[in-house]
Amino acid sequence: MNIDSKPYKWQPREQSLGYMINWAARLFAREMDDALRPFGLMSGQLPVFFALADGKPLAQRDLVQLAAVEQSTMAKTLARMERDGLIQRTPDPKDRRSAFISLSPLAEERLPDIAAAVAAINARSHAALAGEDSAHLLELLRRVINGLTDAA
Amino acid sequence: MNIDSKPYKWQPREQSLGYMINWAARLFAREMDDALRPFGLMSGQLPVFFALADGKPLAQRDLVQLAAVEQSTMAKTLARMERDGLIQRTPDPKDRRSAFISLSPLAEERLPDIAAAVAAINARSHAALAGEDSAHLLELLRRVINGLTDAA
DNA sequence: AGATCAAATATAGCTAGCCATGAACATAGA
DNA sequence: TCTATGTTCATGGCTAGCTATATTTGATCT
Repeated sequence: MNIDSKPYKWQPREQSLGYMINWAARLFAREMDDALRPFGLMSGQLPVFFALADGKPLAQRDLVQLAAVEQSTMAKTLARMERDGLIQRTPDPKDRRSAFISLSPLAEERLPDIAAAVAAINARSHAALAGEDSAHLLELLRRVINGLTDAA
Repeated sequence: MNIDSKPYKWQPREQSLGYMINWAARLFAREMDDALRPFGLMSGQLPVFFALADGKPLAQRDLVQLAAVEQSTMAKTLARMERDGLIQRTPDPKDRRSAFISLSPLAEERLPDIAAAVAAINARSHAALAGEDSAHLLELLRRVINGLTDAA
């Protein structure tokens, strides 16, 4: 037994999954923000672009699902994107609570550059990994995510 | 060549490293916040606990290093922790700009419970992975982080 | 000593998350 | 029909990040 000076030994932070994942996420977000700033958008808006890039309008509720964020988070993200002229809302005639959301012409114009910037960062991060490790990392993350979402 | 309907094909989100890492990080933070709320702290404060748990006071600058966040982020985190009575500052006699930061008695009292809560969540996330996959995941994250920090 | 540069912290202002609550509308049941 | 319940979105208030800038103090160089 060790009853001396250090009462609680935490794992060193490099061995804490939570710490490392948080760190990686912040680095990613920062890279994305840097790369996307010239085009007037930020990392939190990417899932919306992902979802609307094919031209099919979606309701806010669908975007919530796809981005896996809370409804209120998406509401604010969309408000900012609308403020910045990146999306448009057209009322749903069948349900007056809801609206169809689509990319604005401005946003569509910028899509190629945005896609290129995102691809570049993904490439950079994959470069740090050996080829098949990329797939492995994704698989491990998927398992962690499942573990954390299932057991509510 | 494919020149039809869908102008830009993004990767499906489950294959985007940025998306998956961000998602996992949010799930982790949420778990931590839920588990720590009863003890009056939140996930962003954990690195500070990590760093101060052994009783040695540190300067804010050291905590910035250890948590790998920006100075302003740490400043605000510490302000909240001080507001909530979790840390104390004692002025550095050698440098009047700086102060030594240490856990308050209240915080030290809560350390065992906090350590247990954090360990429980780590255990849960590791459970979703086969034994050595845990180490592998950490190693892959380390590589991604290096890749993103090196190439500024 | 005085001026200049560097270091430590604070502050302002923004995005992105979260939770909790409210408002408007839709739907189902009595 | 009307009432109750559920859905969709908005809003307020919080933490955690970031950038950029200011403030104070230390360190250095003439």
